[in-house]
Amino acid sequence: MINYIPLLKTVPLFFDIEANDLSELLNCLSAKIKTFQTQESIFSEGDSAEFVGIILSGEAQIVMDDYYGNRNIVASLTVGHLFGEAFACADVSILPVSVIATNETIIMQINYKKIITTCSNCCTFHNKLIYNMLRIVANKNVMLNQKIDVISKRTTREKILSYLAIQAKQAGQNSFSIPFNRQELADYLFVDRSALSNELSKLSDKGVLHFHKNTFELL
Amino acid sequence: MINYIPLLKTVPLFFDIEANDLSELLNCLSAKIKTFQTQESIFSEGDSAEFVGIILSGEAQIVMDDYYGNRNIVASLTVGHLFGEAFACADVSILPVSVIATNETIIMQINYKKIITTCSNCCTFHNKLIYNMLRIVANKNVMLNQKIDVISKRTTREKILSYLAIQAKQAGQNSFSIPFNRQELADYLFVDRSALSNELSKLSDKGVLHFHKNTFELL
DNA sequence: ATATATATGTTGTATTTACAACGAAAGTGA
DNA sequence: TCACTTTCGTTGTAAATACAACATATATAT
Repeated sequence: MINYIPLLKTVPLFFDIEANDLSELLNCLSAKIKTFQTQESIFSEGDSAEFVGIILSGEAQIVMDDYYGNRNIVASLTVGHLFGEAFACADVSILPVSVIATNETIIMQINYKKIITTCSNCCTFHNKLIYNMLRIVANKNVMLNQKIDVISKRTTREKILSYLAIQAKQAGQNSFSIPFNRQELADYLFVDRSALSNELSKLSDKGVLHFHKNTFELL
Repeated sequence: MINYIPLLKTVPLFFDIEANDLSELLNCLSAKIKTFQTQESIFSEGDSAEFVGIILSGEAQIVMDDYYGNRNIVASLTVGHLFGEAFACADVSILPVSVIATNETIIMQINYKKIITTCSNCCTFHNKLIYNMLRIVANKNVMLNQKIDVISKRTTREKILSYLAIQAKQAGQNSFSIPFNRQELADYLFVDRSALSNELSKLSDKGVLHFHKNTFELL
């Protein structure tokens, strides 16, 4: 656990909490560390929504499958990312999504009730944790709105350009990499992969953008 | 202000706070009451994201306009609803959306900093407010995920059925009303209104559902 | 009651997409 | 190196959509 303190200090959930206090706090929260192999379920749809997780190493994806078996990538998770917090904080008892490890992945698992229930030892931290959690959930909220803004576009072309424009803005330059391969980008945009490739080719032909693998340049 | 205490007691932001304390708390928060006419902007895109609002009477919509002028209805707001909280709680300084009154509407406006900054008078309430806010933001988060789940469907038919299935589940029965007219439903689902009407007619012909105005019945 | 405005349903067409099938390219492991 | 797998681009076709234009129905005001 101690080994992860430097990483955990960078996690937004523990923002403004000193490294010295963090170790004690983790004990107080009964934080557990678990390891998962590639494709293994960290959380499964239908599980009780009482835990939040933090990626300590590896990668994972939050996915939602519909009736027809189409897998919808809700988000990609990398080191330091928090997941499950929205459902734990909301009036939701059962998880409607799964979290799947895409590599060998180590996570820290915390029971949400431990976060919001003050205790005799370290209750001074709890309010700070709740406040941090609020910022985190609100930021995810904003990101979800942003995603809705992207996928609300009617055509594949508009979705692509809308998504890439946001990525370029976040990168601060016209050349940038995205965290998806073609299939994952297609899933994120809710379009067909081949149609996506097709449209990317057309955009490249028209000189609107250049791309190579997952690196793009808007012109 | 006093007149609205009974209503405010039912607002989730003030959950678990006694009516007696509420009046004092509102003073402490420097809550302001404002009135807007139909189509008037309560918040405008580009405004500073420092306020949260509560609908005291009337109706409003959170809308987002894209480059092409397409207006996207992010949400409909009725009495008791809170708005602006996600942006106020997140690391967002400027509002990316507008809030428009769809009727004569009275709102209560609170500076978010007043909520999270403890004061000498009523700081015992602040932690409770933050905790309530967390639940609210997390619930909105879940709703946004739900909306993404609906609009991620590839065809208008699937979007309609997905949306109506959720509404039926929330209503607890197969017959229910929705808070949208055709155009608003089309905007929510990000499809063409006439295509929506067309598809609804087909579904009705096939005996999948019945509808009259904004009342639907799944068969 | 009548005129007017608003909301909703219908139809045809051009555009766009999903889907399937295939081939090329790049990566992986023996 | 070679076989094998995964990823990506391309093409054709059937299906679905957006859009426009119009018809019908409902609501509202005078």
